[in-house]
Amino acid sequence: MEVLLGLLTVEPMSGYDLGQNIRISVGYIWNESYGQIYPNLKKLAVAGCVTAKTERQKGKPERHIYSITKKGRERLAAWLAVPPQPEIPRNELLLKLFFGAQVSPEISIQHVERMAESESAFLEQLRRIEQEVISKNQQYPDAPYWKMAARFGQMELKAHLKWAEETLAELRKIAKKQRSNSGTKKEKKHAGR
Amino acid sequence: MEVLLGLLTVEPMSGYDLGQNIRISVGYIWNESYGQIYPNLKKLAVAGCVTAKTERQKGKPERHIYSITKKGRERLAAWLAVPPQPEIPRNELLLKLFFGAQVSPEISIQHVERMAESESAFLEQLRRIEQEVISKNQQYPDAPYWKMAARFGQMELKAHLKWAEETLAELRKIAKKQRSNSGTKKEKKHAGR
DNA sequence: GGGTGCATGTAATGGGTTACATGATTCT
DNA sequence: AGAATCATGTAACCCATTACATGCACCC
Repeated sequence: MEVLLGLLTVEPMSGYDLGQNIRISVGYIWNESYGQIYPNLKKLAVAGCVTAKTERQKGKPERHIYSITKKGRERLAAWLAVPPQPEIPRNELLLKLFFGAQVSPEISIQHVERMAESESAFLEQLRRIEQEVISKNQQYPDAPYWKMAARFGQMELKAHLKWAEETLAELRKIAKKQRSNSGTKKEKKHAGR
Repeated sequence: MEVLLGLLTVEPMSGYDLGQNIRISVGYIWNESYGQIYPNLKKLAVAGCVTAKTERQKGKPERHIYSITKKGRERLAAWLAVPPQPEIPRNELLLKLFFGAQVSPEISIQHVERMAESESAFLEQLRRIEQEVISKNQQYPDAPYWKMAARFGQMELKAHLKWAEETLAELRKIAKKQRSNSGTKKEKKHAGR
C-alpha cells in the first residue's frame, strides 16, 4: 500500500509502471503483486491520496497515470514515522537445515549451495545498482537513503555467504563421517543415531 | 505444517507444547500461531502422519499428545528434500528507510537505533542458546544442524549491527547538514529539496 | 477477588498470490 | 505463426493472525 505512495513521490506513474519499479528498485526489500497494486491504487484514489489522469493510446489499453496528492504525502509521512515492527521470520532454508538430521547431508549441502549461488549473483547485482543508480542521482535527496538500503543488502548477503562457506565445510565433514560409518558396519540404516 | 512434524521427531508433544517449543527453539526461523497449530495437527492426524493419545488431567482440559508416524517421517523427509524457494522479502524498516528523505532524519535514526537495540539483545540470546542447548546435546545427531541455524542468526545479526553503526553515522551527518541549512536560510520548509 | 497459566478449539477477518479474461502490437 | 510485452482489472483461493469462548487452578 504505502510503497505505492513512496514511489509516486519520485514521479507520477501507472499501476503497471509501479509494478515494474517495485521489482527493480525496492524488489529486494518489498514485494507487491498486480492483484494488489490495482485495487490499492483505487482505494488510495477514493481516499484522496492520489489523483488519476487517463492517457489514451492506440491499440493498447488506456494508461491511468497516478500522482500523489498533498494528503497522500501526509499519509506517507505519518506511516514513515510509525516505528517498524519486527518482522515475523519465515526462512524455509534454515528450517529445512534445522531438521537436516532427518535426511542425508547431501540434501542440505545442495540447499546451501544453491542459496549461495543465487545470493552471490544477487550481491553482484546489488553492487552494480549501488554504483549506477546512486552515482547518477547525486542531486536527489533520496540518493543517500537508497544507498543505505543497498548497503544493508550487501552486508547481509556477504554475511550469508560467509556462513554458507562455514556451513558447507561442516556438512561435508558430516557426510564423510557417515560414509565411513556405513563402510564399516555395512548398510546400517540410520547410522549414528 | 511441517515444523510440527519436525518437532515431533524430537519427542511426542501436545499442540500447546508445540506452540511453546516453536517459540523458543525455531522462533527466530519460523513462526506458527495456535490458530494454525491445532487445525493442522488434526489434518495431519487424518492424513495418518501423526497419532494422538489423550491424557486426562484433574482440573485442566485434556492433553492430546501427538506422536509422529512412519508416514509422517516420510512426508517430512520428502518435504526436506524439496529445494527451498527464495522467500519474498518484507522488510518494513528498510522500506521506511528507503523513503527516509520524505521525513526528518531523526525519525530514521530512531528506527535504526531501535532495531540495533533489539537485535543486539537477540544476538546475546542466540549466543546463549548456542552454548546451552548445543553443548548439552552432543549425543544428538540434530545438534550440529541446530548449531548451523544458530550461527546463521548470529552472523546475520552481526552484519546488521555493523550496518546500523555505519548507517547511523551517515544519518547523523545528514541531520547536521539540515540543521545548519535551516540556520542560514531561516525556517525554510523542505530545505535541500 | 482478579490476574496469569494451562489447554483446547473455532470463527472472523485480513492480506496476499495465482489464475483468468481481454486485446492489440511487436519481436522471433 | 506464435510468443512476449503492454495494460488493466476481477475472482477464487490460500494462508495466517486475531479474537473469542471455555474452565479450572494457582498465586498475590
